[in-house]
Amino acid sequence: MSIREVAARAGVSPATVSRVFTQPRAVAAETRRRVMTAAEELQYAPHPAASSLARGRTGNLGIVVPDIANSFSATITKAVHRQARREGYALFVAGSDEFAEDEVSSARALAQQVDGLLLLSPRMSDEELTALGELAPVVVVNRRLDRIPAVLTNAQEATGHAVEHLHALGHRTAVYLAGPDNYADHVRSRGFRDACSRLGIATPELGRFEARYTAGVRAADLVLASGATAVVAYNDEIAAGVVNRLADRGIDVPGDISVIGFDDTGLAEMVTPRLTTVRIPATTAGTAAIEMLLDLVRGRGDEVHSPREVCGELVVRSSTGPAATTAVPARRSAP
Amino acid sequence: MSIREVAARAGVSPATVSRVFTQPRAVAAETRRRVMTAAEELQYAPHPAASSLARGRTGNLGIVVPDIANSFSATITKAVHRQARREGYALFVAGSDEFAEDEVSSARALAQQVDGLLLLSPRMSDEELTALGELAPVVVVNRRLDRIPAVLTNAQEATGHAVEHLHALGHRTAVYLAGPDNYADHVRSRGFRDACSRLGIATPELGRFEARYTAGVRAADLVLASGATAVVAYNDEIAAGVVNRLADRGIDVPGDISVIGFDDTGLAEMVTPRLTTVRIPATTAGTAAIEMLLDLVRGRGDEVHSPREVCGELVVRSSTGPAATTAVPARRSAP
DNA sequence: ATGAAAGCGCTAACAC
DNA sequence: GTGTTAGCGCTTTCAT
Repeated sequence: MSIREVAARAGVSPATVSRVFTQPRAVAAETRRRVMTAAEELQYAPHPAASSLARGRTGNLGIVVPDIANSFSATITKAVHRQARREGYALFVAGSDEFAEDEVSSARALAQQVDGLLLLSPRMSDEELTALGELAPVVVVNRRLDRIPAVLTNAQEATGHAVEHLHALGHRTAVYLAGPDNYADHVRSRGFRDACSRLGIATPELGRFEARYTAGVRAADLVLASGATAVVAYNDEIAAGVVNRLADRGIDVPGDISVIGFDDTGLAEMVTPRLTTVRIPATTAGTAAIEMLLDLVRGRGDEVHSPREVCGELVVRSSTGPAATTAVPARRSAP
Repeated sequence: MSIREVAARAGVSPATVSRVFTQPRAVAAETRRRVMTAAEELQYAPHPAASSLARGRTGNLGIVVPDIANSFSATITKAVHRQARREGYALFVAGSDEFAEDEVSSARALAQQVDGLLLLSPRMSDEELTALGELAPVVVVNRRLDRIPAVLTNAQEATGHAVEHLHALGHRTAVYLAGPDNYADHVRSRGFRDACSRLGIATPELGRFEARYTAGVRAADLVLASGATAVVAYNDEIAAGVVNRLADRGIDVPGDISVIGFDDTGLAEMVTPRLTTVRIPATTAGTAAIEMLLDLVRGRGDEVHSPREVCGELVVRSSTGPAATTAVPARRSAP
């Protein structure tokens, strides 16, 4: 009962008021002014639900992430929010806690009330993802699937650099700490194994670990037991846990063991020693994703773009160094 | 054009289909089954916008935080999201980047399309906040204002404990690194000054600093120049920056300078040395806030609850220790 | 440039 | 327990 009141007060029809708010230039300047004045006096603002219903679009976007409190997720969410807001969209956020079932139900629920949906490292099945794609325009980050537009963080090459870095430092046994079973982990794991086999580095693989600090703490002791002199962890949080736990056990990083993380979240610079890590440009990825999504939403969404890749980059800091000439301390007692 | 199709297929009226989805037990079991079957076959789901329009409520909640990527904000957001989802609400998230203007516009935009709005440490003016409160049910975290239901993190006492802790360790000059100009900072600053004056500790105050690691790095050198032997920082991120920068400058923490943070975010345990910090129960605060909001949304929102307080607690770790008997190294060159 | 009118898809009285 | 009916507030042809 509102656009009508404004209309009445301005002495025009509701249609005109509507036009003032949706296509201002279709209204005579003078009329527009009268309407605007009336609207302000009445503190009128268009009712979003009514507008959505009539127009068939909501002006909202949604993003589903594995973990709202995870630094990498949060960085992407922040970038996405910034762009969305700039383009006049509000943003729904949902977290799945790495639980495929919640991910699907959240995504489905959002799909109905957004113009486009962003999925970060989705774990749902291909079928479910495809089905979602029918419900609403969808862009995924870090997942490959035909017909679903994607932004992929390509850490293949950078992971190779990481391994070469370790090799050059004299390491001959390195362990990869696997994270959640997702695209990013696959790429990292594969890049790691490929490079290691190329360079003749032994590669026990440990995990999977949750992508969290506490999991890294736990992982550290397993690493130590493995006898490896170098660790590549799924992400910085795990790497941080490893580094700190090793310190607690009296192991020197990088003196005894070298550690490499992924993402280059803020954390990498905050732990001691500062982490050598493969930087993933999260903000770039988020921005790219939202741009693809908006293209899809606004343009004719017919043309399925090929995946957009953003590349990782090895950042060498202080958690990597020459391999210890003797075995690591934990095994020093051996003959 | 959808509830009608389901109705047709099930051989009932649209109203019955609507009932099946909104008050299932008002429909005969057999009819309900027929409708459900038809709905599934047609992959029908109620249109949220239409439903919102007709019912006058959206099933959505919103939260506006200072910084989406900040660990404390994210933890609260996560708790809020969890509760909201559990209660069947979807959640809008907006970040203001500590910018009052964006905060207001985001909040206003959301207010129209949610059933309730949560504001975390809002910086907008009292007037704007009050106005928002007229637009939609609003609960604030860390802001005091008449007639606006609030959750307050009370760190007054715990801050006192922090200062007593420092005093007991022999510190006689402590500096507070102020953060953003918000409720939490006021409480912390005031608690700090009160306790210091009670105990006869000199209290230069530095800042304000942004609530970020890099600001802490910058702050460290100012701290050093101040000659204080102890630092209480607005939050853990600033404290972490201080600790790391001091280490870079060859200052031992806690040997030369003691550092205390606030929040006990994950970061506190990740830096070296682990931070003594005033734990703020973010998850508790978030959960409490959403519960107040839902009470407001569902109950008769008339009764303005008095603010709910959640209390801080000093967690002593390794970044605090006995005051150096000599002045800090930076001043050691003095006679 | 503006108005009249017909919905968008769903819900909520109110009858039966 | 179910159907009929009248909107929710806005947008958008189609006239004028």
